[in-house]
Amino acid sequence: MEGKNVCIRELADPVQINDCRKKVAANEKSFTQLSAILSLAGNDVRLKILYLLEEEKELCPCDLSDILGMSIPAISQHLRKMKDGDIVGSRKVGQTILYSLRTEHLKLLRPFFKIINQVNLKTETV
Amino acid sequence: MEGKNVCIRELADPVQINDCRKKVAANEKSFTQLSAILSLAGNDVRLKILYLLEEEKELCPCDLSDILGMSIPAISQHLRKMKDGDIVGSRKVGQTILYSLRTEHLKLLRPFFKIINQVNLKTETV
DNA sequence: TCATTATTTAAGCAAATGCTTAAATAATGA
DNA sequence: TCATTATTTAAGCATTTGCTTAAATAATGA
Repeated sequence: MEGKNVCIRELADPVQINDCRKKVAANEKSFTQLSAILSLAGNDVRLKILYLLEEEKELCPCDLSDILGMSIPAISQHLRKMKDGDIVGSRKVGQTILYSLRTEHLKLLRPFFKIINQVNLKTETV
Repeated sequence: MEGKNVCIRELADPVQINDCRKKVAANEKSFTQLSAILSLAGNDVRLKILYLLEEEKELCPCDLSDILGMSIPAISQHLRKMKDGDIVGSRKVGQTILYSLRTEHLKLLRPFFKIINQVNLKTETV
């Protein structure tokens, strides 16, 4: 951004622009946090994992690997990302580690699962 | 995936696993489509753009560049991605191109804006 | 027609992503 | 104690992402 390539039109409403700047500034943290969660859900594999955890309550990396036909390390790395992002949690039972959805962000995530099931319903009826 | 590194535990419930596989298979397309949209929203800059379009109804790349303090090409490339993903549309007025949210996916996106504004409210009251 | 303005496109590049394979941890049970 | 099982971690690598700068399009108005 070298100040070049900048529009200088008079159509621009400086009040509106300034208003928008303030809105963005006031919500900076929300944008960062929300976009982080959305980018976690914005991956095919992770969205499937989240969906399966919602359906089954708890699953281990091993099960997920079986279900999704992916290597255990690949699954494990996805789970770690989501754990770091606080959208999944885990408990240990023997040598098995059971992952589950954390409740904090369920309000955000649940509509996604609903959408998935709705579309499913649609294709089933056809 | 070389079949190696696979858990062979007896704890696994083969019925459950198979059930899960079916659920995933039945919704394959939904996962792909939904995760694509979420990954678009799962970026700080794009989430801000979406939020601003919701608030202001229409904005041009130039305005967005001003508001977000980013180069015009950077903004333009984000807008193109979202246009390709069908979550924004555009109309031309003279040499200005006005971008806006497409209605199709608003049901999915609106809760995000709500969350942003809620958090904003909270911090304002403090 | 030509300079100006708004936008897009393209090439280049550093950083992030998502897998792979191999090795490291940790719990279990013989 | 030692082999087995479940999981994580780490290194390597190809691909994708998101910016930059420079050049290409396209509309406007003198």
